[in-house]
Amino acid sequence: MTIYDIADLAKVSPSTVSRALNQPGRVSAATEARIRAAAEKLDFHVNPMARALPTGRTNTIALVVADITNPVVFGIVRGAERAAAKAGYTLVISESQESGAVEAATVARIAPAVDGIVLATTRLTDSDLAKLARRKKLVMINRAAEGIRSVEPTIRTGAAELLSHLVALGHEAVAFLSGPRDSWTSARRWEALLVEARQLGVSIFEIGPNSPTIDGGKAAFDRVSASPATAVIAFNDLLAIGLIQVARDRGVRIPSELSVAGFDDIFGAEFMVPSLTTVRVDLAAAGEQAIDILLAEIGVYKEVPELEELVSTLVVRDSTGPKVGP
Amino acid sequence: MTIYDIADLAKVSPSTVSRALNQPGRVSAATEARIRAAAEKLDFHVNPMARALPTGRTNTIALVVADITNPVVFGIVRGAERAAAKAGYTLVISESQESGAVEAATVARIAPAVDGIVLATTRLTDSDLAKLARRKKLVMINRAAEGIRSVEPTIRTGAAELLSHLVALGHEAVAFLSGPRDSWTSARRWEALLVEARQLGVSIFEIGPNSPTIDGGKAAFDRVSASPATAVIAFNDLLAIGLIQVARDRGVRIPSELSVAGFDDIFGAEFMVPSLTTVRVDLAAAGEQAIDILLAEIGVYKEVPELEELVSTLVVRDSTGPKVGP
DNA sequence: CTGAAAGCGCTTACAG
DNA sequence: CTGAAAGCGCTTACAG
Repeated sequence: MTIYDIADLAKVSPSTVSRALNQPGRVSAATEARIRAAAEKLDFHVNPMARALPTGRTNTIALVVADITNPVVFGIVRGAERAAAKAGYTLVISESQESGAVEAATVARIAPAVDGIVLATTRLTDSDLAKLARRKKLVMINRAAEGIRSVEPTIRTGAAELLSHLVALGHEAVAFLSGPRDSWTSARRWEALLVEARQLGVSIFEIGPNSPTIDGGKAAFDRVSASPATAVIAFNDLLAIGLIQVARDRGVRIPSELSVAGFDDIFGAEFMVPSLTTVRVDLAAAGEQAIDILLAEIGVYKEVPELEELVSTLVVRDSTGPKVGP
Repeated sequence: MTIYDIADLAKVSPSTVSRALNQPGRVSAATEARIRAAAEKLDFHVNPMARALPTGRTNTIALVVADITNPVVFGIVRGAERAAAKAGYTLVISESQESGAVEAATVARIAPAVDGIVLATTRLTDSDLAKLARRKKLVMINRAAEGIRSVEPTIRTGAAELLSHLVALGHEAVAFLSGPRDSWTSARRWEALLVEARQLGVSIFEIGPNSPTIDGGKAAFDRVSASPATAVIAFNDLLAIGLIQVARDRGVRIPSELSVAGFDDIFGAEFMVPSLTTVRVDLAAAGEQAIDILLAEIGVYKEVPELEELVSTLVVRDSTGPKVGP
């Protein structure tokens, strides 16, 4: 079924069919009605590939995430879906897996088929990003690069609250379980914690890099227990969960012997034992903002909608407690 | 950058460029090298929309899921990604949200842009499915319909193990917390449990329908505690988790006062308190099989690869225990 | 308000 | 092995 079939049935030219279906008002009410009826009757669906060729518009945007099973991604997807749907855009989600190389390939493959891309958890290098940005509208979440728009929730607020919380509990030496070496987010969190630690006069040190997974957290246990830390802040909740799991296996009580906190407040953080103290960001809002910015860049919106600052906040649960003196 | 630019640079016709890039061997080695060099130099990327028009092939398949934050979806996505990548196909994931109406719209929008569709957790009606199957290659997971290929992990094995487990613990009255009224999966699980219960001589009854969420589980608590059940099997882990949460709030001890089990073995089931007894299916394998079948239908594979039967198995954890006499 | 025509970037018989 | 040509389904100036 093509517009030619409709044209035949409605006794008009294909151009008129195209106008009737896309530019309401550019065609007389009577013919439009006739055309719509014909389209309905033939169960016509416009071919988006064919439409994209002359217009250069696909009406689709891509959300590229490293790992769709990473709970951090949920909120982003949720918000992105909402914002895209509101604008009548189709959102396709694409997974880039771990490596930057795979991500580059994924993005290269998907780029020509979409009007713009949101990189949610990118591991691309700055130079890859710059090259990509030249070819396609781009917005990033939790990553900054020269000349590319991005959404970066403030981590300072949550980091400050978390550290104050630990200090109030009497902790004097805190370990930061960092993420992968090339994780931009991990680096930002570490920086924020460093600044706050200095202000609060608590000593802090890094243990890492670590794979940002439960297994990564498990693998870090020995280094943690060998260290002077009485409290650990993991780069993300997954790491924290892994750490807590081995701790339990090894008979280390949490939080009485070791306090553990994470970042992200992922699904499950609330139900595990002990429930996890963590820093939360409104990721759905981040996803939504990223799409809105992208749509504005594409020209769907006249101007970027007013964006509220995204702050992070502490969620205190049971995995942090008073330091017990030696 | 188009093949015309490459043709200019390499001093050949566009047709030759197309051949060189797509049909290795159909062009002399020398010209092919020249063309590839030119393509490289111009940073050429074939326009998939333009390619799709004459060929009718998009090299893309869609995976439609109801809710991407549903942990059940992860494994499916994981496996589907793997299978699609192996065939050089791009997989786009699309969320249909709750309602069948939204799903129908989503599918209609995405269908023309892909070569085939895998419906992972569909709520479409049989008639919608039949109509869609006429327009597009279709494979479903956990849903059966006349004339449409599907992947259906066997739930019988896991259901039998679970019920035997409960009977061995002394339970005599079991409640099934069902899912939404139109959930095909919930209906299948209930049927399997009914059959097994009859064989084992344990009484079982349904409490539902319920929203297949944590909140749904919470909302079901009053009906559960009013019932004669000493053990509850929830349609899915989310429901089970919600139920356990309220139970804890109300001072009902699990499993000593009430045993609770779920289905799916989602992320977090292992970490909650108490950890959740559940029935697990290899969902990644299901996702992989669905894609392989679809690719075979599309003609990418000569024949459907041999598919092993997907069975379900019981994972015993701490949320089920001996029945305590009144 | 409507139609004829050109063009979007590619592929693929058809010739040579 | 290579080129010229037609065509995929749509959109959009350009005329009338």
